[in-house]
Amino acid sequence: MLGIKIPFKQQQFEAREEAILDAVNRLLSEKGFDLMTMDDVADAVGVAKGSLYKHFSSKEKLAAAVMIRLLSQTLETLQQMPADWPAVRQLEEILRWSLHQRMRGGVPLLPSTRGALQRALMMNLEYLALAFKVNTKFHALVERAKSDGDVARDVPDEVVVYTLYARSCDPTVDYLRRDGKLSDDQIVEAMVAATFHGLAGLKK
Amino acid sequence: MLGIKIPFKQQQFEAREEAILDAVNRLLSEKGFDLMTMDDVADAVGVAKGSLYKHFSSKEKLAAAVMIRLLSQTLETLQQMPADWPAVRQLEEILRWSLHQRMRGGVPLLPSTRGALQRALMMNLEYLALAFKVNTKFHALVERAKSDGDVARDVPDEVVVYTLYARSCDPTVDYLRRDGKLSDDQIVEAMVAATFHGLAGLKK
DNA sequence: GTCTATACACCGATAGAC
DNA sequence: GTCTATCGGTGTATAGAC
Repeated sequence: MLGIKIPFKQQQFEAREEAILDAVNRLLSEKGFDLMTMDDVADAVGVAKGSLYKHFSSKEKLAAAVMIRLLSQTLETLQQMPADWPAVRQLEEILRWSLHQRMRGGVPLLPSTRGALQRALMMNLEYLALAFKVNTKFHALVERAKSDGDVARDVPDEVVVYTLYARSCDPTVDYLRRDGKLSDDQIVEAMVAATFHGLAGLKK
Repeated sequence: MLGIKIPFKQQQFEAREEAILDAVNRLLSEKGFDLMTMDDVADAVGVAKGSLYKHFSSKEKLAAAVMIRLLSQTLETLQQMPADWPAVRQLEEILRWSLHQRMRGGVPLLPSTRGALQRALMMNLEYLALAFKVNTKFHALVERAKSDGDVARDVPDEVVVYTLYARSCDPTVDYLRRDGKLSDDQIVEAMVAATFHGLAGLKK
């Protein structure tokens, strides 16, 4: 504590950046990129709109920073997974984790494969590098799960990985929540079960 | 043919409305509601922007008309399903149908449960009535499929129905298409299989 | 009804005082 | 760096001539 000197101004600066990212994260999960305005962000954080641009030079950069933070957390969660767990268990657990994140307003809504944001992300090297790492880790797990016999061999790897990505922003969650018949935990378990064992269930 | 008299002007009018709806359908499936502009629509149809408002009084009305047409087609497809097929077969077939529609650019991207469009749809009686009919039909099929033992009893009915809705606008389709490793038909079959039998497959 | 032209609001980004 | 004020551009919707 005493040996390291961090300027107070810098601490304040970084704390404000975190606050901005938190606000953007929540807004992105509620309204999505297109409907979120810089005025929304400024109001949520409690700073002037102009001040935002001293931290992030564009709306796309701001969203990219949030996506990078989310990918970092995902990678960290993947790496902290107990290595002795079966691969399919690890896949289930990462889906469970991302769905819980979603429930807490922590998963930005992706505007499909089109739009200005996706183009900006594809030109962001930090984002691409992280996405590649996460993707590699996922594919390795799928490979192992298949050789364990826990994931069907006739389902292409890409289908498995993309499906897991897609479940974390599946509108089914919103519909079920609006219904109000199931608790958040029940929704998560239903989604995990449906993803891995299908609507037909295990009985066949 | 001879007994009924339909004014030429009216035919022309209705033909143009169909052309407008086709264009909007395609644009909605490509860009989604928020990113689609009335200029896009006008350009695609080949009429002036102002003329659009003689047919549909707002952008929301325009999108609602497309959604209603899609729901009508869905209901029709449901009703034309061979009654002697097992319920689960009918559910699979309707998912297959809607995914093929999606491939042809026929499924608008819904902006989740929020946004101006959803609010407008919830105040559109024609839309609500159709949605209710489709929903009722779906729930009846799920009930039958469960008593046949083809859908797991411990999966709540709402989860089944919402999941089927969500699959028709699942971003997984976009990702797989961008990859280019699977044909459109293979993507549809992979999605159907994953939805009903899960990533783990049938072997357990 | 279809066109051109425009009103009105909103948004991303910037300028300039402090 | 933070604020207020504003620019430039775009989008929905409308007005008015034909």
